[in-house]
Amino acid sequence: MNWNDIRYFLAVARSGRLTRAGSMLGVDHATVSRRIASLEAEIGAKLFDRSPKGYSLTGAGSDLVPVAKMMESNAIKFEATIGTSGEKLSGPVRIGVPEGVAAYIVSRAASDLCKKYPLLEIQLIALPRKFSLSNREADFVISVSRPKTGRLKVQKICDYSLHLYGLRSFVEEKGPFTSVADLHRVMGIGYVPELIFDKELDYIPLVDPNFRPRLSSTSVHVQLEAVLQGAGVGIVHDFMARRYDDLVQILPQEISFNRSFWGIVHEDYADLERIKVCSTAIIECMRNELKLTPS
Amino acid sequence: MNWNDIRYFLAVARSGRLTRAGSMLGVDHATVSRRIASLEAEIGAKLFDRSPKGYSLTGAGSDLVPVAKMMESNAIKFEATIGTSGEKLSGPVRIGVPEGVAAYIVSRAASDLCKKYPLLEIQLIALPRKFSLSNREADFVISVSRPKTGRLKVQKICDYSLHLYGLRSFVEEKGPFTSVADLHRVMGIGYVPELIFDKELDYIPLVDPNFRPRLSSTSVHVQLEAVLQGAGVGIVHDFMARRYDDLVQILPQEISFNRSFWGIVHEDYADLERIKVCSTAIIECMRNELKLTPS
DNA sequence: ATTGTATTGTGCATTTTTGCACATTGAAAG
DNA sequence: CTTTCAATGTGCAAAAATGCACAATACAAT
Repeated sequence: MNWNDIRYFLAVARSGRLTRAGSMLGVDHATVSRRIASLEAEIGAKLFDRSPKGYSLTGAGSDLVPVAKMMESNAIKFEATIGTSGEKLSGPVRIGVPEGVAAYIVSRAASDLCKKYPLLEIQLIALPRKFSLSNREADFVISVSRPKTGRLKVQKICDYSLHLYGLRSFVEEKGPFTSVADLHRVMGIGYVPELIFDKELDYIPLVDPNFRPRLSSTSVHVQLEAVLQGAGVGIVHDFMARRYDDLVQILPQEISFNRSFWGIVHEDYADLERIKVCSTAIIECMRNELKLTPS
Repeated sequence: MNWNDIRYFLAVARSGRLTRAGSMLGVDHATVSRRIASLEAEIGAKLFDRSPKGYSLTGAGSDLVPVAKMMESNAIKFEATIGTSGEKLSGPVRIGVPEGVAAYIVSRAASDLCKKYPLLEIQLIALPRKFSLSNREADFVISVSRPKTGRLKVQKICDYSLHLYGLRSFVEEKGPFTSVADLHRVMGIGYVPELIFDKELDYIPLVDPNFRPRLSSTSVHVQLEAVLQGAGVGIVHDFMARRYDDLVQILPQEISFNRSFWGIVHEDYADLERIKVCSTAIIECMRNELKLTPS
């Protein structure tokens, strides 16, 4: 199969139009049309329904979008692979970090740091609970709420946003969603209400106190996976959702959350070189990835 | 960039010869030659050293192989994707499940169940701890160790295996590994030793009591991400690793773990239809995915 | 009802890619 | 040392892909 066809497929899936897909890819819309036709012929399935309004994904087409997205993600990675150099820093650093940002953003920074400093040890504690710095439960904590008092050095890292997402095909099938009341037509995906450890993460009552997620998990990976599988709609971090452009926002004017990440270290250890280097690198990485600055 | 070029790149990287790569892909060796040249020109890096003996990867080329492999894996997945149907079952089901299997296997079963039974609610509690069924902390638990006593219905779901993995390029660069002692040359990635909740997951002392992971996390997602980024080597569930064919096993004869998943329900609730249906479906899904039967 | 806009689809010319055939090179075998 | 084999690289013709221009259709605006 022509791997480029997957690229064309994805562009059309995202944009819903040959003309826009062509623009996105820098080719004529006719080319896109032929590539899609060729792909459909080759795999023996109709991926889009055509109309003068544009191209809309069929069920079969929707099923293919997640993998196409992964392919694109890997293609982007292919185009960015370089090396760095190493210095000396050593010892363990324990970092308390929310689960989603741990896997999607901080893990990269941690890996880079470990490569750069061969004697460094990093422990990412991605548990859904708060950490006591005075008890040295962690050396550096990334939190979604600003800590109250304590001999802590606190800085706001950046804002991040969340929206209600659904798989494009799912939204097109179940939509349109013009008000929050429409959401009762579909399944909600979210945190297990009784097990939410920080009220900053308790989004759903803010949307609709009567809305209860039917598929819930303590793990944002599981929540995301469920949304990606078109099981329903869920509040997803935008920085996670952007890896999957077949996720579309639903009612973005009505349902939009901004939260902040806070970096916290204990005053007594703030000047430890390895804690300083690690926290700085991770904060920078987060800011770069989230493309936001402290307000 | 031409995504097909990545395919040609990978074929040459694997085979070491244009002629063999051509055969693998069903094209002329001249085509492969031109595609590689085109790719190198586009990215501005020499990926292969040429000789009458064939093509051998440069450092830059080696760095690209893992992502190319992931793209191939994506393409294979793209070519295989299908759908299912629905019935009536309702109420909440809380399932305690280990994190890795939660995201990689059980989330799919849970999504499918929620689609099939529109009135069903599933909560996947993917926390690194044990659950009390008598306290109704969960309705169904998937455990990595067989529970001792209690009014429980226990069944072995399946075996699963883990091996020590590294990214292919990483292993080729840092290898060969001929004994466990060789592992001290590279960084270990694993669980945070003090926070392991089930001794069945404490793999590393079984490998080498003196080996300590330098990058550790409570989250297997983070561990996996770090291995995938070529930060070091880590014990990975084979069912996770197989999504990434550029992960290779290291010392598979010496370092190989078999563990089992156990399904546990409370005797009093075992006959509840929704618990029965859910546990059955999830167990079947796990067995299918893991392709193993109880011994 | 008419006009304008934006979409998809297609014929044909142009451009790009690929296959074929052959030259060159290096290493192995005799 | 010579011959054979297998590799890479390249010119040219053939095939395939793409761009351009235009037709057809549906819908929005007037």
